[in-house]
Amino acid sequence: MPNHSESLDRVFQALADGTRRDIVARLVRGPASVSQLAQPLDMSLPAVMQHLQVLEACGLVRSEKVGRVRTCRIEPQVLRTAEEWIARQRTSWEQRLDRLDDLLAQQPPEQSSEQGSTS
Amino acid sequence: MPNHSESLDRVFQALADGTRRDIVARLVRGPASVSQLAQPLDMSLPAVMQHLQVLEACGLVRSEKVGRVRTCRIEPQVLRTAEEWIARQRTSWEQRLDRLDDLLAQQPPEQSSEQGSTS
DNA sequence: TGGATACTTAAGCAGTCACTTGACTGTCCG
DNA sequence: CGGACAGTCAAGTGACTGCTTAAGTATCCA
Repeated sequence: MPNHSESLDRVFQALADGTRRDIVARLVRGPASVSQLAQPLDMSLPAVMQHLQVLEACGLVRSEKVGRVRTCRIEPQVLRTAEEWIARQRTSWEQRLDRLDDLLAQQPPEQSSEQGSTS
Repeated sequence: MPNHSESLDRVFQALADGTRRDIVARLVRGPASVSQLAQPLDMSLPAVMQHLQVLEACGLVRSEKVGRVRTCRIEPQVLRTAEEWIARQRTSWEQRLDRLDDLLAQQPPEQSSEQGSTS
């Protein structure tokens, strides 16, 4: 059970900021330079750079410098790993509900005594 | 573009911690008391309580106290909103790729001049 | 060459986070 | 009653965040 994953920590942490989600949402529709990314954002350039560093550190964004322009693009696999962790939890919960429904359908006369330990 | 959503901030922030992901993963397979949740975790009870407060504050977990026992359970809708934000970005990216493929297939002889502004 | 352009680095700062310990409040049960 | 149990409150601490300003460094172009 690798819930203590440095990598998931970093991805969710990166997504936990509206500015960084803005940047991701922008890059999803095509690559952009640092100043193109900064333009709609209400903060200094260095601040934007720091957000980009967070996004690059977790692998959500890759960038490449040509001449004096750094061009950034998203790296959707990492987005997917985060999505998959959530999906795994959700489906796990749905499966549990299904099993519970089955049990209740089969054994009508019984006092509700749930509580964990489905291990 | 509601990327600046307090609520998404809080959910992703909550998921950005391995201990809290452990708790979610545990609750996904059934409700549990605070001390049941704390038992496998290598930290003080108050620390676990604080993690639970974060999870409750963002709506990922709901809890109810009966007698001296507080029972916690997950609230999967919130999990879903986070999943959906990511999915939206990913599918948006995939659609862009498809459009790009179509263009390249139709116009073979052309210099690559991408760069944003698909607005 | 020399001035814009496009980042980059560094330092600093207020605020938040993830814990801790210690003291306390209720509840259950013998 | 009285002690164990389950949880809670409060204060403190060291590390990390998200920003800022000021001062660079590299291109590019007229």
